[in-house]
Amino acid sequence: MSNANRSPFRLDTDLTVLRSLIAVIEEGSFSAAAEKVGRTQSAISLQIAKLEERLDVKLFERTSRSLSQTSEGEIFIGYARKILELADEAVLSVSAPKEQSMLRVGFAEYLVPQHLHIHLARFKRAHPTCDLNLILGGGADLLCLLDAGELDVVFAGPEASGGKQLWQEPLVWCGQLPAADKPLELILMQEPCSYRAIAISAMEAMASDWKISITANSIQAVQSAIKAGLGVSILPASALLEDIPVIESALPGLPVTSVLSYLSAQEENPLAQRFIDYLLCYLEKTGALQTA
Amino acid sequence: MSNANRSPFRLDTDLTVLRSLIAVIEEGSFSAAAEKVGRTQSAISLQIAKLEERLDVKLFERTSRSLSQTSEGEIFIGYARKILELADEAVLSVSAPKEQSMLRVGFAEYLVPQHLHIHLARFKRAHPTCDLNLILGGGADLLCLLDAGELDVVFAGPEASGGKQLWQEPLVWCGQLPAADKPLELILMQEPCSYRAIAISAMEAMASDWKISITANSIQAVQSAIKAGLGVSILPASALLEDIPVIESALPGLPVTSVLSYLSAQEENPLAQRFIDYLLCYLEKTGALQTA
DNA sequence: TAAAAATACTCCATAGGTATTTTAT
DNA sequence: ATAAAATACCTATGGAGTATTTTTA
Repeated sequence: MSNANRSPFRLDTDLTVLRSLIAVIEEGSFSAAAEKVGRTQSAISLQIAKLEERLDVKLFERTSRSLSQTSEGEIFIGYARKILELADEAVLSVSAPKEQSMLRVGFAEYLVPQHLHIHLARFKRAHPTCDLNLILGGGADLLCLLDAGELDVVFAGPEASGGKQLWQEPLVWCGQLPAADKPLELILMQEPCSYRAIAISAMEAMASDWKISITANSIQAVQSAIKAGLGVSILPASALLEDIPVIESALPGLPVTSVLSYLSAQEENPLAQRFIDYLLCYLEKTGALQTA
Repeated sequence: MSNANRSPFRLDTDLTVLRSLIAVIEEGSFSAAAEKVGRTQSAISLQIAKLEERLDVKLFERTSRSLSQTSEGEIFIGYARKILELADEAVLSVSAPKEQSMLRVGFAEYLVPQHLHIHLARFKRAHPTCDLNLILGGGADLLCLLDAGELDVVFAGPEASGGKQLWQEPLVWCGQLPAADKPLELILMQEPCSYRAIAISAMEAMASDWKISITANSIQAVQSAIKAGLGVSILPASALLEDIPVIESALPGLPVTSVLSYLSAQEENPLAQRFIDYLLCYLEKTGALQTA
């Protein structure tokens, strides 16, 4: 009946409403957000309207064609994100094992830019009894360590069999195309590298001239070379940095690549599966990647 | 139908449920919590049961006579508190004025121990465009500053007329009673102090011998003198510290005192009323004090 | 005119209330 | 014996769906 709550500064909404709100931001429209959270457009519309009424403030400036956040919207959404992060971390925490334990994780280098440190920090916070051991490196090296029993789980591209696919993402051409009469100069990781092979076979299917001008031993080295304008390369979408130009056309199409989790065959570390589930859930939520 | 959520680490509960949870902790029983949040006992019981089912973990160890948190309960409740704080701060933030502004607040000294700094920090965070000016001091001094137009709002005891009561709290005797044949030694704040007058008239109504042995100029000085065992004093309940002994009987009953807000008569600072509303709402939530 | 949000209206799931039973002290 | 939590059962609120209208680029 009365809009006036007894406590003007007390919010009593459902967390699903906050999730819808985030979805609206990330998808850019009510309809798309509805799709994402598994509701109808009218449900989202009502949720947001009710929230705006409760807060007595418009969160979005919207017409039927454009959607943008108001300044209050931006503020509130910041809080909503933090609230949901806490809520999810809370769930993680209460189901955390209490015994002292150790988890040794290997990440293929190009996964690092994905704000991985945030996920790790959160996982660690929710698992105070768990010591984390993080190894970065090339996929092949990491898989060797896994085989040697020195890692519990490895996240990497499709370098070997036995992995469980976590998500897919496109490979893209990026960098600086050469002048018309010059050969295409490739910047690639050193062997063994699955993307290297993909790049080479794509080149071989192409008419024009090309050569490998730089072979680097780390993804950072590749990225710097690209940024320096020294040639073109292929990167998974998530390894693109701000100032790396994407080459939209003029080069052969590339397959979709995927990120997989590889578990140790010998020892069963229950935390490993837990970490996988957690990451999967969280990455899915960011909407940055489509899940398999 | 299925208990298994699609996302194992995603919590989709209503914030009211978290408020009930906190109430259960603070009140120590489901029934009392129900009273506090304005629901029935069975509603609380169901809310908690559902939450426990969702988390797949017991939050309370409970029989019909005793209630205690499990270790998981303690963890989860920590998150619940943080979530609610964020939610309430979010509401505060979106309604915050955007213009640059200044709020000058005076607090009577004995209010300081009440974790006031936390409320101030939060209010400041939610009002980035607002500069806070905080003055501590005796109630009478602060009210002078208010009259002089140098403060926008003062929080103090019933020192003057024109205040709006925010909450009440009991006055209590505390300190060290003297040996049977010695006079009672009073530790009091210097004039003007409303509690000083109350103490003296209480003494006058009593048969036994007494004297004022210490007059201090700050609440900290009074507290130290009490802790040093130098005599007895009266304090509002919220100014009691850990190691100050309360004197339960043997001394005259004391009236209830109250904390009031005093607004500047000259200038209307809209932030002042807002700050009052905010504090009121938040202090109410802690359950530490009963509201007027 | 087309794509998206708002609205109208209906329905049903479920949160909450009442009444009762169970449990532990 | 009593105080509190759990349970059973019922009711009603309000959230979500379907269908439609409105809006604006």
